[in-house]
Formats: sequence, structure tokens, C-alpha cells
Amino acid sequence: MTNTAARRPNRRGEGGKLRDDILAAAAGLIEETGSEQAVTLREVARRIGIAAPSIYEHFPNRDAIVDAVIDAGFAELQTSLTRAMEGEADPLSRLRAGCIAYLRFAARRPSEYRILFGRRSRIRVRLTPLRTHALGALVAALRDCAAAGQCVSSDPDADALMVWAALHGYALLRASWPSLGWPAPGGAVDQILSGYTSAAGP
Amino acid sequence: MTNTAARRPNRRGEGGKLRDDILAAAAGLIEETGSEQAVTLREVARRIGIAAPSIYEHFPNRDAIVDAVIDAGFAELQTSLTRAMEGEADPLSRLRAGCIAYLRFAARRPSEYRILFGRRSRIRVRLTPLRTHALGALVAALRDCAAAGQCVSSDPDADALMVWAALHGYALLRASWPSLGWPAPGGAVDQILSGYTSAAGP
DNA sequence: TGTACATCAGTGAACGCGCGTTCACTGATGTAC
DNA sequence: TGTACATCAGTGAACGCGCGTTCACTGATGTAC
Repeated sequence: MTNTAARRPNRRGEGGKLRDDILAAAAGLIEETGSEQAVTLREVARRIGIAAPSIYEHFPNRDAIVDAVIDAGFAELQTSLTRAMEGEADPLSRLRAGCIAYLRFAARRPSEYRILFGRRSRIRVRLTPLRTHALGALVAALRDCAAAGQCVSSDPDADALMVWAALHGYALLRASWPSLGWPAPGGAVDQILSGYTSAAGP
Repeated sequence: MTNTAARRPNRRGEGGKLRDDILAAAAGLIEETGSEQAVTLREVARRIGIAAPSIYEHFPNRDAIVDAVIDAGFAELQTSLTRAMEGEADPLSRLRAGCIAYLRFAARRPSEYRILFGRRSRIRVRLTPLRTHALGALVAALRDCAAAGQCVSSDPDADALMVWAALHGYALLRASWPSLGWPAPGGAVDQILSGYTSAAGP
């Protein structure tokens, strides 16, 4: 009911390790239950094999744990996006690579993804840097495509919003109902981008 | 702290009215807080001005209230879709009208919409009839468009999934971040459908 | 090499809270006679 | 028209639960001398 193997204290100077364990347990809880509410001090403590008050050594309160998981999630998404895009020279390939990396992240941590882009006000504040940096990269890629004559986008910012929305919807619905015959991420991205990257007019 | 105006019991034979009040209070709580967890027996009772145990006259337990709100939400979405579509004769107009009605519902009850298509297993079971009826109507409209030469869809079922995903993403993101410069529902639908309904090949 | 001691990394018990749910009950409202 | 009574539409108090958080504490580990 409590922990199976009672854990022994970290050595001196290694107290910080517990922080990582707490974050990992919280992220695991979110992913397994699909709910942020499942992250309780007592359940996290149970999973690691510590007493609940020990958490206060590393986090000021319960919400701070969830916040830290969210921060880590945004950071991981951002590096995934950046890495995937910087590997491609061609603007259209870069855009495509960024979109696929986005969907891959969502598929890797579906519950965390849903929470990252969910409704909490704390998250919305935090989204701003992501939007300007990571999604900004998508906008830039779209703009590059337009400049290179690879897409017909007349308003790259607005088009990037709609591309983002399509990715978001695909990521969420596919995670919730996997067996509806969804195309794979690559095919979905091609499908989505085709509305914006078809050959320009006369 | 409790209720402002103490409510007096319904007359004989009108006990069922309380059921409607409970549902309305629960739906209001979901919409205001954005969270299904906010629906507690005690808070619902507080809002109506009754004692919490009175709810057991109308619902077997807490979850049954949320289930009933969800059922009502799906029913409303379905009739909205059906009504909007049956008013249009042209297949493409019908498809467009259905999509716009879908987005309008999501804009009218953003929190309820998020919960309807959220993660609970109970909801997923319940989605099946909606998917076959309401979304099935979208698939049928897409198929009609293809048959009428109004769109290039080679696989209407797969295309309908992607259209649904785009609508879903737009609905959720716009509700969460309204000030990002989103196109209006009509424009968004045109944008989304343009990828599937552009003039057919040579 | 030995020992006193500071400090690090946690623990155990307890608190108050809101919750879902149960249970015996109550007061107004209609109905039978 | 009057009255006893069944029943409807609820109520109030209490239960046990898991939760976040506080508080005084403890035992192992390293360090100074």
C-alpha cells in the first residue's frame, strides 16, 4: 500500500536527487492517469518511498511540482522543435520537420501535451515565450516558404495559427481515439501543409 | 456563505424541477471554472439553495450529474449540427454549414466542449453514436462534394477526420487564447475546407 | 587515530478542510371520507 | 365543509476519507580538533 522498498536517504550533498525523483514521479502520474489532479503530495511520496513532508525540502507547495513538470515539458518541446528544424536547410523541409517534431512530442507524452496546452491560467502566461520562440520558428519557416515561392501564404502569421490548430487537433484526437484510421504524422503534416504550400497562382 | 435566498420546496408532483436546476448548476460550474472537478454535490447544492443530500433524490451519485451534463451537451451539439446542415441543399454549403455550427457550439460552451471531447473513458464510449451520426453527416457531406465534383477528396473518411481535427484544434486554441488574431469561424472553415475542396485536377 | 559535534536529509504525528454518502427525521400539501 | 392521514420534497447531523501543510524530531554523515 505504501512503498514496496523503503528508500534510504541520499548522501550528504546529494539531497537534490530527490527533486528529480519527485518530478519524474509527478510526470509519470500525469501520464498514467491523464490528470493533473492525480499529482498529490502523498501519492508522489508513496511512489518514491519517502514521507510526504520531505517534499517541502524541494518544493514550496503542491502546485510548484506541477509547474515544474510543465516548465520541463515546454523546454523539451522547444528543444525538440529547434533541433528538428535546424537540421533542414530548405524552408519547406524545415517547416515540415518542425511540424512532425511537434506531433512526435505530443505522441510521446500525450497527457502532458494536453496539460501543456490546456486551460490553466498559469500555463497561459508561460506559453508566451514558447509561442514567440518555438511557434515563431514555424511562422518564420512559413514566411521563408512564401519568399522562396514554395507556398501561397499571403498572411504567414494567420496561416501559422491555422497550421498550429490543425496539428493540435490531430495530436489530441489521435491520442484520445487512436483507432479511427488516422494518417501517420508525416502524412498528416503533408495533408495539413498542402493547403498552404501548393504551387502559387499564375 | 451558503445560499442567499433560501429556496422553498417545489409543489407536489413538481419535484422533477430540481433535477433541471441541478443540471443547470452543474453546467454553469463547468463553464465558469473550466473544470469538471468543480462539480461537487455541495457546491451544486449551495448554488441552488438546497441541502446536499437532496440531490440523491434525482441522481444516484456525483458522477451521474456530470454524465447527464455530458449527455445533454452531446445532444445539443448533434441537433445544432443536424439543423444547420439540413437547411442547405448544395453539398458543399451543407458541409460548410455543419462545420460552422460545430465551431459555434464550441464557442458557445468552450469548457463543456473541451470536456465532451476530453479524456474520460466514459465519454469515449458515449462518443460513438455522435461520431456515427453527427460526424457521420460531415463524412457524408464530404462524400457528396466529391461525387458532385466539388472537391478532390480521394478518401472522404480520412479527409473528414483531418477536417474534424482542424476544427477541434481551432475551437480549443481559440477558446484558450482568443487574442492571437484568429480568423472568424466562417473564414476558418473556408480555410480548412480549401485544402479539400479546391477544383479537381485536369 | 579518536572523538565531539554540526548539519544534512529526511520522518511521524497531528491539524483542519471539503468532500461523498448515509440515516433518521420533518413540515407542507394534497386526498379520502 | 371539516379533519385525519399518506406522501412528497426535501433537511440536519454525522461518518470516514484523503488531502495539504505544520511542527518538533532523528539518525546518519561528514568535519574540526
